Amino acid sequence: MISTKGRYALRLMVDIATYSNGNPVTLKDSSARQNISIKYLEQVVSLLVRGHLLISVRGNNGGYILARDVESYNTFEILSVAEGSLAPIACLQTEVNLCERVNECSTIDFWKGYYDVIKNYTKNITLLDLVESEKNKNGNDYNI
Amino acid sequence: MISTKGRYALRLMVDIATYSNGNPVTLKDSSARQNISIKYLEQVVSLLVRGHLLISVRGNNGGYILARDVESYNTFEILSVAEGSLAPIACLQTEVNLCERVNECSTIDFWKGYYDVIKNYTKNITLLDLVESEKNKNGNDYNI
DNA sequence: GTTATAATATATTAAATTACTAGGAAAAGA
DNA sequence: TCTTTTCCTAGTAATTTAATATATTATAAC
Repeated sequence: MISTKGRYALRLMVDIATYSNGNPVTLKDSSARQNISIKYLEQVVSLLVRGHLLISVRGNNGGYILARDVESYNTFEILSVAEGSLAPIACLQTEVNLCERVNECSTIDFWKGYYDVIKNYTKNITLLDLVESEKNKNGNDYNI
Repeated sequence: MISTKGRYALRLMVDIATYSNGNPVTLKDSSARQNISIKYLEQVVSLLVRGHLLISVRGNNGGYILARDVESYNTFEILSVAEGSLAPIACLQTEVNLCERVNECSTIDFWKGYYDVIKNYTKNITLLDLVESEKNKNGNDYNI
């Protein structure tokens, strides 16, 4: 199961991408729109800043802006940064498999394939795709 | 992340399918082969029995046997029974989405697709596939 | 320069989950 | 009856989750 960190991170990225227009978006605004407490969002957003997905602007009129173009983000990197990893089992979290049972493990290939379909799916869906989806749900009234 | 319940359940099913030959397989034997404590395996196996994936035989010479043919099990049902659900978010655990935000949720379609690729992958891999993989790793010496 | 705003950092916490272990009861064949 | 094996319930230490609380730092606007 994906935790609130991953789910909120995704919604926050969509929110910032949707309501930014180049200006910093405050957590106060995102918090109100997304119905998530500011204090908890602060923790989620700090993961995204440390992961270089967002840039923070301190002080008055500050907030957060995307570090890159909307279409360059895929959902794999956003969820990986927020969750730590999307790997289904611990053995697959590192590039090299450090498990000592790896050579006798009959299920490791199954789990690799499992991770592969998740990677393939999430890497092919961009933040832009989610923003489009958000706009459709809102009936574009966010933009008027 | 898949918990030990799911991982152990998969290994136990493979173990029983591999070493049964129609006779009940004891947890004592599976425990020794898989390096998992009997006491913990008891809890995992009870999920599989209640989920009708295994049949238990009590008393002396007892143990566990598959409830159906090896090739009829897919990894989706085994993991779902052991883990409770493979859904990435709570909203997708029930057939009907009970979330009150579902109509304004911009990420629900993303998560549905996420669950779909997992379902599609796991439903197409059978217990027989894993048993074959187990046999290959062992070099068939289990069978001599 | 003061003030308001907003990010940053650290600490705390209640509740739930995870991964076990422990002890005994019930069934059934030898 | 004895041994083996499943079945059931309870307990527990450690970790994680999903927050809240408090204080500090940076900066734009007045």
